[in-house]
Amino acid sequence: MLDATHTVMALDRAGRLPTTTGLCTVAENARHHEPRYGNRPTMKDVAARAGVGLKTVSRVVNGEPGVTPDTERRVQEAIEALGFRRNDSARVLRKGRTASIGLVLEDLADPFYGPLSRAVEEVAREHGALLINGSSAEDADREQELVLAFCARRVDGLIVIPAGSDHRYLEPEIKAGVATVFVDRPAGRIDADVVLSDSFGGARAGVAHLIAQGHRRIGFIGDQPRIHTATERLRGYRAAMADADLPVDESWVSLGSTSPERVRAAAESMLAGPDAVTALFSGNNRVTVTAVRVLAGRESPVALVGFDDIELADLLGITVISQDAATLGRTAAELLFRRLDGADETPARVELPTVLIQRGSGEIPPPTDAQSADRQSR
Amino acid sequence: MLDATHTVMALDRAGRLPTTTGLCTVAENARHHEPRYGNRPTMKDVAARAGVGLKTVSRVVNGEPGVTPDTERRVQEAIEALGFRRNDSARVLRKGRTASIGLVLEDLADPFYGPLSRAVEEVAREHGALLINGSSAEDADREQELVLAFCARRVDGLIVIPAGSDHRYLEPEIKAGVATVFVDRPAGRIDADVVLSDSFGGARAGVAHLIAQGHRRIGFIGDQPRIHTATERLRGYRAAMADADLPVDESWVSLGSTSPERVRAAAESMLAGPDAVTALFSGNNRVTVTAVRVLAGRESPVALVGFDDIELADLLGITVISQDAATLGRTAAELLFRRLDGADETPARVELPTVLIQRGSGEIPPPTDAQSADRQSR
DNA sequence: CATGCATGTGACAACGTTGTCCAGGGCCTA
DNA sequence: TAGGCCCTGGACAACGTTGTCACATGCATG
Repeated sequence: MLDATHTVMALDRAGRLPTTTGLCTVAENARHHEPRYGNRPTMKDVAARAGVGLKTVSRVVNGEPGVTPDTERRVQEAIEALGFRRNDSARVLRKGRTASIGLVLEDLADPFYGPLSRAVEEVAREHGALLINGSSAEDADREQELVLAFCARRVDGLIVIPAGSDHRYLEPEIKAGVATVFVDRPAGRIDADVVLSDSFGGARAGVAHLIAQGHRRIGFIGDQPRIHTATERLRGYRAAMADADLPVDESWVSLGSTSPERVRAAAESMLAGPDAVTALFSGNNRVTVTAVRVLAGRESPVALVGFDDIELADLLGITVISQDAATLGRTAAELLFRRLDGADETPARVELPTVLIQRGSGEIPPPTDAQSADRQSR
Repeated sequence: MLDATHTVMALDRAGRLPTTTGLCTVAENARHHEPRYGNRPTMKDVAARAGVGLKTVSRVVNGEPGVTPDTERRVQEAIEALGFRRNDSARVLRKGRTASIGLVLEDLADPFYGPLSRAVEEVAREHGALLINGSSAEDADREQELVLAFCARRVDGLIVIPAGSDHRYLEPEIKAGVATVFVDRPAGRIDADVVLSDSFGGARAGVAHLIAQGHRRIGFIGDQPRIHTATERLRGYRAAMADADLPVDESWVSLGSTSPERVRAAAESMLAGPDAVTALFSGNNRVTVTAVRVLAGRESPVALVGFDDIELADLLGITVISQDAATLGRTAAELLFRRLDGADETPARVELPTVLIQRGSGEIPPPTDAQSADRQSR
């Protein structure tokens, strides 16, 4: 049973910009000296119970030397009895390090980011740090809000998958010592560490693969043009086409939202008419999923290569350019902790290779007259 | 360029149990009064620069009333000029609330948990709280370590997908006021809020569906028996079989690791011999993925119903019992914040329904002699 | 003109921890 | 026995913020 007189303390919107005005809950706490943390015991309480000094408790809790076994035992017993747990908030305030890092990504529900976040967490764990997550939902304002909230918590470091294109707001933070690494996309208008996949090279290789199968009319469906990876992959597409001296009809290229509706419309438009494309290159995992659904409903086979691997893509025979989200995350986190450990070189740019995985959909040749006839005869 | 005199401060393993001894980095910080947070300005600095009192700065930063527009402007300018950002560590210490919650789950890289975590984050955001994530890797010790680390940070609340089966270690924390909600599996040996999917009912319905197609020999492959959902789903399987007066041969039931090797071996063993099962029920998304791969390699079709939906399952025609991870997370988070807002009822148990989604694999009938003959003639 | 009151502002203590410094006691050596 | 050392333990300040309270104003009221 809980205490019915419990004072409800509304959580305030923490971590807002210092410029925030208004919206302050009045009389958040009417009583003088409201017991905090539900009246948790402090080191002082432990010290009193054990009959020792405050600092001695601190020494025991932190395993510092200079405490006799007997004293330590008494302190331990008091800790047990009171259910004491060190308040890391106070510790952080005193020590100046929070042993936590912040990760801002687009959407944790996207299967690309789960493994990335997990990899970051794993490295953080190795360094004794906790991970605070935030999803920007591809919204620059929300990204900034999250980043600054993390900074207000005084995270030791930040890993950011940028949604916005201007990160100058981070300059004072970086100057103040917050290590920052960008992942998947470079920072905008500031010079900072970044870990990327080779979007350009991957897309170029994927499209070249389609060309090698004999395709000459290839469609490209990608994410919104303000996203760095989207334009890089498009650049790779154009490079591959140029390498093979193939013209690009602008109706074959479509950048925009990755919503199923938009992608479906784009794909169907490219696949219609006499000049229809015979192959598709999809710019990320979201696009690929919809593209596969569209192609599954068609009579004649259409080749497809997708950027990003997808679960069960092997069973569906989807050829992909695979990038390793976990490696991306691990690399970024390791770079971050190197910075935190004092490596202060000039900003690094790490680019990870991609791999073409052939599973069938990318090896479908363009239809020939003979094949068309064959199909029609069935 | 590396600054050779830079003091490297090793991050210590924060949030360890207070019983931790030894392993203390000596002389972590040799200098007296090492500047902290990279010498960030404080409210005191802002006050000095603006020529006002400390408290006035606090008032401006927090949008409290009682500041003349002129004073506010001077303070704002000083804040801008110094790049001041409120230190929420200190704020937390003073206010006693951290506006953050901790989420301990099994593995963020699992596509089941990504959406769950995102849903929790979204609710937290609505309440102005940040989310700290931790993956237990299905290890009870690691779960406890994470939970206690979160408690040391004084998170306001905890959402836990338990790996362990004894959560009495949480009793002092809960008593001290940390709101706690368990998700996906109930807590062990303590009475606490819990949000579950109807594993029993879902599995029962899925197996009943297979029985309705005419199957009489049905295999069940599930997760490790110490996991609550695994045994609940097995119970549902047995109930459905019993409902139809069908015997269960114990060789048709296999609980254990969800590693592809183990699942593959289990499936192949059930599918071999004269008494082979004609249908499989897979106990979670990991099992289903491997089961689909096994079945894809077989000549004769075998029916399959899986617990949990999977991306692209529609294209592969996989019939599933779907549970909504996001709803699970959202429900748990909302319950948590109701508790934080003072709702102090007895522990709640919420059970969310599951949905059978027919896509083909679950509607495959058992082979008849005629069908077998037909297949062999091809 | 004295009083009351509202309003803006700042001094101060406290939150719980850790770093520094000093004191007392035991033991060894000269 | 005096002097030095090491070992253990505790007093105290500081980290940066916020809640409380008191002090000045200025204005309206008696």
